[in-house]
Amino acid sequence: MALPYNKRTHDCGALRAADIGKSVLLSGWVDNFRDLGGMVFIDLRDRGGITQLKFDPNSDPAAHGIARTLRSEFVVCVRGEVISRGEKVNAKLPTGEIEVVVHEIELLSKSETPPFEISDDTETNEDLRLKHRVLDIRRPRMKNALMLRHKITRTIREYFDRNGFLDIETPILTKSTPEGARDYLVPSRIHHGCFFALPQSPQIFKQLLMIGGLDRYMQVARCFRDEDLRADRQPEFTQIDIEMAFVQAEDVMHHVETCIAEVAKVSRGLDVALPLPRISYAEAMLKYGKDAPDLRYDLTIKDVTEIAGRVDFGIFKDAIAKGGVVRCLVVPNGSEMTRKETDGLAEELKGIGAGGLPLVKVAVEGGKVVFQTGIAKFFTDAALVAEICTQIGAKSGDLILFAADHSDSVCKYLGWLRATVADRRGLIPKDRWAFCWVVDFPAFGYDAETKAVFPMHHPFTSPKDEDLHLLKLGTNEVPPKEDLLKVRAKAYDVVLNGIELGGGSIRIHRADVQSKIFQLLGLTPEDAKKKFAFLLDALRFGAPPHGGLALGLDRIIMLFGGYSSIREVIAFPKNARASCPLSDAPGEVAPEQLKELGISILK
RNA sequence: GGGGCUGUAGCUCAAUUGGUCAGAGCGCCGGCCUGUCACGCCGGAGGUUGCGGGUUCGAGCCCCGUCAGCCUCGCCA
Repeated sequence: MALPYNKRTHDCGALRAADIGKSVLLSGWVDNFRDLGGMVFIDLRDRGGITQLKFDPNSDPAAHGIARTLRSEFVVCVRGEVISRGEKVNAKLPTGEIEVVVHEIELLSKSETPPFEISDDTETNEDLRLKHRVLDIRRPRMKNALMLRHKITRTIREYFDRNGFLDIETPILTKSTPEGARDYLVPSRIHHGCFFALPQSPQIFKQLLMIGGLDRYMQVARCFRDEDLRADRQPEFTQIDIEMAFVQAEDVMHHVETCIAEVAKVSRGLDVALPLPRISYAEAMLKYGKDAPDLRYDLTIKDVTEIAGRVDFGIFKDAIAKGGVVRCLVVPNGSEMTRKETDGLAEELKGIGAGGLPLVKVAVEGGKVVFQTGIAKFFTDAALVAEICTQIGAKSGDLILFAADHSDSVCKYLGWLRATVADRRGLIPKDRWAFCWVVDFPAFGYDAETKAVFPMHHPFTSPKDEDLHLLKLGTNEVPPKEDLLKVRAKAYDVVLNGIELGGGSIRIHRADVQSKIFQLLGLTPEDAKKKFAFLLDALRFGAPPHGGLALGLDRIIMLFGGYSSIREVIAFPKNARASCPLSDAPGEVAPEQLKELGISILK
């Protein structure tokens, strides 16, 4: 009865009415079985889909006898004939017009009862799914995610291949660079006390490839960062890493957006209008409170610092006195939100650092616009109320949410409120795909704690030409902090629906600019040499102007696949505590291994 | 490190104010059933309510601690 399971004629999603009459050999898993006492029906599943098998006790008693003993997830191989279902079509299945009447069956493998059903219908606890990822991957949803991943990755590879990019691998065992995220370290057996670092990104290597004259590079690159996780952050993730020589920002952006549009078409049938809209970092922060604005809905933040200064309300006055700002969000018809809802928002807002949530409801009394509830009592001047409403476009029935603090905090609070309120009040059109580029990032940020200037992107990011004068090139002077914070970078992020898909920059290729930047960042030439020696060496030998970008592949697949977490599009992801429930990694190692590496563990 | 949510049968969940509240659906096991496709019908097994302590006459429910999972702030080239 042994069947040649290696000679499958079709997969389980392939057969159609046109195949009626064919003799076929199928293999797969028992998805569902219906034993009617005489006739037995089995849904056979493999990667391609599901085909109904029919076992008839009269014509094929031996096969029927075996079929009766089958259970969920048993693995079988069958040989049979494709027949029409006649009137009994199952419209839910692509193969619903046919079934296979089985003449021979071989049980290849039994299965224990699975800990959860292999089905999309019930949402199983994710921890359990990750422990039994093998079974989880059999579910259509997961299977589709990984098939989508393949399709998108292939589309991207083909795009860049077609456009002259070379796919080049870079080292996984590399050297720790001091900037940025925590490194995952790998101890060296041969050099005790020394460590490799897994790359946070192939940043420096791709620059070296450009300086090496390879002109255009791309890689599907695994990146590693030992930081806390999120729904869209894993300790190891995949970037589409690209770099180009002799280009301006627009050239990089053109290729990236064209590629993304192709992915959108292939994965969702979307026609994305190009070029994508550009929005400055300053505008994004002001209007949306985020450097990755969600442009699917309007609901923009309004600055009311000037007018709020005329209100006798301590929170506003204090914030302004300290150089802060007052901004607000007008929630259309937000007056219908209950006290419980707004109190809830306030509580959650406190959880991210805010002192509270000043708010008012807009109403009309006696023909005049008035504020009610919340901090309404501080708005005693009817003319002022009218002026505010005109300025921010608030009308009766709206809810106004305020934030007063330093600009950074206000952006954080109102950005969070904007996204949260939009989501809870159903203001986000689910079928909209809002792409944009965020450009004109500041080159530097300022850390109040360390009182130090730091690079917003990385220290090799080129400032915009028109802002170069602020750097006092060719002198030893350090420009005032205020000037440095005005310098904009040739950096750009591509954003979809409020999630950063990727970012990049044009790199510095002028030695004088690079050394000035290091100086401004507080790095002596010796420091810089120590930290970035191999890049600086390379820059000495003729570096072409170059730049690139890295796209978060996992996020792209998550968004185009409609998943809520990148764990859903990664075959074997880590959980929120950065461990793998399947393999139980990370794990302890034998003392001998440690000894060989010259490592002892602190207790 | 901070904030929040969750933890009850193999899975998904329910259990009014602390008082027959140890329950349902699915799954599983056994039986019946020849056109099902979430097959149907009959019967059955299965739970230390994450764990530890406390309050109480009485705790799934309240309190404290702890563990685990998820979300989030910080952090994240």
